[in-house]
Amino acid sequence: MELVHGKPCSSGSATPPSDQEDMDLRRGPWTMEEDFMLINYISNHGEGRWNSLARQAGLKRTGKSCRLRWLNYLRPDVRRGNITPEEQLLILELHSRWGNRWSKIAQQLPGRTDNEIKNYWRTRVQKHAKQLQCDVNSKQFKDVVKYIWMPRLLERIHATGSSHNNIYQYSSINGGGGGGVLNQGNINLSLINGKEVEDKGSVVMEEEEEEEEKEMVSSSSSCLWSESLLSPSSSGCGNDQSVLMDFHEVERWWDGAGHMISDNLWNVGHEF
DNA sequence: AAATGCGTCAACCGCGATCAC
DNA sequence: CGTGATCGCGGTTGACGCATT
Repeated sequence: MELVHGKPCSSGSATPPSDQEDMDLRRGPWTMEEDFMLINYISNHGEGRWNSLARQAGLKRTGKSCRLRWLNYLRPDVRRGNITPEEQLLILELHSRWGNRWSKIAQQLPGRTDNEIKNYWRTRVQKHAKQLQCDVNSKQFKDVVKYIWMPRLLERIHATGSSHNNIYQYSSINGGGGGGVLNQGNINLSLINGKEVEDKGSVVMEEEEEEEEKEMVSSSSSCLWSESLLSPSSSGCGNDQSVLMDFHEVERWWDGAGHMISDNLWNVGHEF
């Protein structure tokens, strides 16, 4: 499909193209030939300076379009395929902390792009929120994610015995931080992604991020899972009582909402 | 077989941040 | 310091394929 639009393409280019260039600018899906041209150029000259890159590579695309194509599709380290349960879990957790900071979340999932994660969130997670007839940002939905979906994902990850890939590792921990959801045992998912991993469940963050974290979470602890997932109480780890009370609240609501949920909706991990 | 609905995801857009001169 | 160029992010759109009617 040739999509050569006559209208101005404002994206990215602060230097207005001439009328002739403007007419020639392509939009829409990339062809194999264009992909090849872009890969070839970048392998020889490197990336960056996207507008001039687009011109010099002979591509009738905006620099912005080239950048997007490279980052989201052509880069050699782009991971493709289904989002694994480990990745789902990480996305849910990180989104609960950072909100729609897709690029920041993507940084924690090697090979995944912000676009992919954003699409995943919109198509899968928001769909389920819709089925539950609640807003994706509502406390109800967040609680369901926290106390039902994430534990189930953890269960499934634990049950399969090993990670689908070597990006994440998880381990069972005894005691320490976190009261454990439903007393089903404490599973700690630790980030690898080039960062250090600790046995006790804390993600060791880079200094800069740690500072930011201190601002975001009133607690000075960086114990990610024990604080924000396993224990709903921000006052500390291991408050079993508050875990159970919170869970039962969710459970009651859940029972009430059961009629609107299809049987297979909660086949978490297979199709979230 | 055709029409319609729906989910997915690549690509686009606007805008604020950052960089370079 | 001001200004234009470029980058990067998040929101949105639309094409495509599959399922259902």
